Amino acid sequence: MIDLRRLRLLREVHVRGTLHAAAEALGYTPSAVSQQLSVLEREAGAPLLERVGRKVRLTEAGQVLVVHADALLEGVDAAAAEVAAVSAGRLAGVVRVAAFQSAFLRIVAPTVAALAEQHPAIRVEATEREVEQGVPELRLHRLDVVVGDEYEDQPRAIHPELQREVALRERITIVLPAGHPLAAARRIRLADLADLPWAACQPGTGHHEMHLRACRQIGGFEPDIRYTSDDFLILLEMVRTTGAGALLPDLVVGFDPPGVVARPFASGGVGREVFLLTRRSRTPTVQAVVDGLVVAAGAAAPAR
Amino acid sequence: MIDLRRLRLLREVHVRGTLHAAAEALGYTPSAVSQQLSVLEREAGAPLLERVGRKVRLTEAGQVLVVHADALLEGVDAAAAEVAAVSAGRLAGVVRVAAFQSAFLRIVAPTVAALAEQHPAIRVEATEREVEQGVPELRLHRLDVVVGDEYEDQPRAIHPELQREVALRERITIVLPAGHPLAAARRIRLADLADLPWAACQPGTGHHEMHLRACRQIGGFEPDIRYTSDDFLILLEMVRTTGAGALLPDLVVGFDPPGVVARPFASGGVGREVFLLTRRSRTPTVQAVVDGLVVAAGAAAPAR
DNA sequence: GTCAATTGTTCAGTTATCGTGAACAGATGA
DNA sequence: TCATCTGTTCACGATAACTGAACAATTGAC
Repeated sequence: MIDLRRLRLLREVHVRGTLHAAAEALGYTPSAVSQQLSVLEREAGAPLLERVGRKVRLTEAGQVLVVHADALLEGVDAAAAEVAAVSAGRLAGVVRVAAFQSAFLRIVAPTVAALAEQHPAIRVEATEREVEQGVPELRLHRLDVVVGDEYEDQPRAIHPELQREVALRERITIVLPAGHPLAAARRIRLADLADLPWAACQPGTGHHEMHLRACRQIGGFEPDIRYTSDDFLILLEMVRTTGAGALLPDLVVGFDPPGVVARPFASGGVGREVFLLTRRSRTPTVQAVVDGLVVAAGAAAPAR
Repeated sequence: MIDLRRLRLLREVHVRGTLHAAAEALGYTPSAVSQQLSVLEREAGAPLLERVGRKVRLTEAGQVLVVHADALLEGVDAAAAEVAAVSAGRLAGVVRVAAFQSAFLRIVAPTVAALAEQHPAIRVEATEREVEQGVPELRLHRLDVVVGDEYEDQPRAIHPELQREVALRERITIVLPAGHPLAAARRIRLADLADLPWAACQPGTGHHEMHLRACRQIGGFEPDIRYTSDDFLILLEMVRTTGAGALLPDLVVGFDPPGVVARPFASGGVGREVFLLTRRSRTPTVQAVVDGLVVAAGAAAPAR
C-alpha cells in the first residue's frame, strides 16, 4: 500500500528539484526524505528518482506517480473538508448531476437555485445528458445523480448497483398551434389528427417510440412524423411556426409557451415517469440534492 | 493528514458491520482496529462510528468519509498499476480526450485504433466537445487532452497552466455542389459567389466569424448564410442537396464526400490551425497519446 | 430469567517504523 | 584546488502501531 505522506514527499521533490529543499519545505531532514523515498520506491516497485549531477530528477515512473499523487492529495483535502463541514452540521461537497433537457430546465435549475440558499456549501455541477450516456458515468463515480425519463410500457433495465427513485409522474398532452381548428376543444381525439404532420424526437428515442405507439393504438393511424429533433424547445417552435402537432409531456408545455395550446387526450393517453438514479450508497450531501430534485419536480408538475 | 490505511479500515468496517470482522479480514486484532479508528476520528476531527447494540454503525461524517475512501483507495490502486506498467517498459493508464466533431472523426478515431495496437495498456476515452467546454474540465483533471481549432486572425487566449501544441495547419476550401457552373474551375474567385446561399456554423462560433470575414474581405460581399449547424456533416449535406455553398477546412472535405467539390480560393484564402491542449505536466502516457494524435493529424491532412 | 457467546474498549508491554544527527562520497563552481 | 553543495548511509533515540489480556455491554439460546 502506497503511503500518502511519502507521495507528498515525492511531489515536493518534483516541484523543488532537490531533496534538501523538499525536506526544508516539509520540516524534515534530508536524511529522512532520502530514506522515505527509498521506501516509496520499494512500495511502488520501481525506481522513482535518478541523480543528475548533484541534483535529482524523477524517472518516468516517478512522473507518472506524481501525477496520481497530485490527484490523491487533492482528494484527501476534499475529503477532510467535507467531513469537517458535515460534522459541523452543514452539508457540503460537490454533487454532479446529469439531466435530459426539459428536466434540466424545469427541475435541476430550480434545485440549484434553492440549494444555493439552503446549503451554500454544496456545489452542484450540472450537465445535460441522456440517461444512456449518464449511467456508465454514474457507475464510474463521475456523476452522482442522473435524471432520466421513461414512457409508459417502455421500462428501462436498471443496474443492480444503482438506485432508482420516482421524481414525477405526468401525462403526455397533444400540442397544437394556437390557430388550429381543434385548439378550442377541451379534449382532443387523437384520431381526428390523422392527417396532421408531426414533430417528434429522433427515431430510436423513447419519445419517438411512444409517439408511434400512441398514434397507432389510440389514434388508429400511422403518423406523418415530418420533423425530428431531440430538443423539445425546437419541437415546440416547429409546432408554433409550421402548423405541425406534437405529443409532449407536461414538463415541456408547463412553460405555457406562446402560440401553442396543450390539450389532454379525449380518451386513454400516455404517461411518462421522470426518475432519479444514484449509486446505492448515498452520502447525506447527495441525499440532500436528491431531496431537492424531488421537491422541484413536484413544483414543476402542473396541477391537473 | 488522513492516513490511507485507516481509511481502508473504515471502509472494511462499513462493509462488514463489525470491528472483529474487519480486523479478521485485514489480519489485525480487533484491538488494533479500535485504536486506529480512534486515531482516524482525531484526524478527521469528527466522530465516525456509533455503537448500536453490540455492533457499530457509521455516523453521517463516517459515511461521507467512506465514500471518499473508496475513491482514494481506487486511486492508489490505479496509480500503483500504472507505475508498474510504465516501469515494465510499456505505457498504461487512462487518457481522456475531447475533440470537436471533424477532429474526432479524422484524428481521434484513427489514433485510438493505432494506439490499441501500439500500447494496448493505454485506455483512451474520447468525447465530442468544443474547446470552450473542454478547457475547464482539462484544468479540473477530468480531461487530459483537448483538441481544438482556431481560424486565422482569431487567436484564442490560452491559460498559463496549459500547454498548446499545433497538430495541423490547413487551408479553408470553397465547397460547391457538383452541379454548380463553377465546379469545373480549378480555383474559384469568392467574389463570383456573391449571390450563393451559404451553409455555416452557428453565429458566435469561430467558423461563422471566419465565414463572414472571408466573404467581406476577400469576396467583397455580405454572405447570405441561410443554413446554420455546428455539425460539419450536416453542412456538407446541405451543400449537396440544396445547392448552397460552404467554406470548409480540408479536414472536413478530406472525406471526398460524393456530390460536392472542394476548390481552393483563387487568391488569398483563410487558414485554420488544429491544436492540442494539455496540462503542462504530461505523463509519458499522455505524451504517447499526444504523439499519436499529431501523427494522425499529419496523415489526415490531404496533400496539396 | 440465566448464562455463554459475541461485541467493542482499555491498558500495559512489545515491536516496528520514523526521525535525527553525524560521517561519507560524488559533483560543482569559484 | 578546495570549499560547498548535493544525496546516501548508519546507529540510535522517539514515536507510532500492534498484540494479548482484562473488562463492560449486549444478544440470543436454554
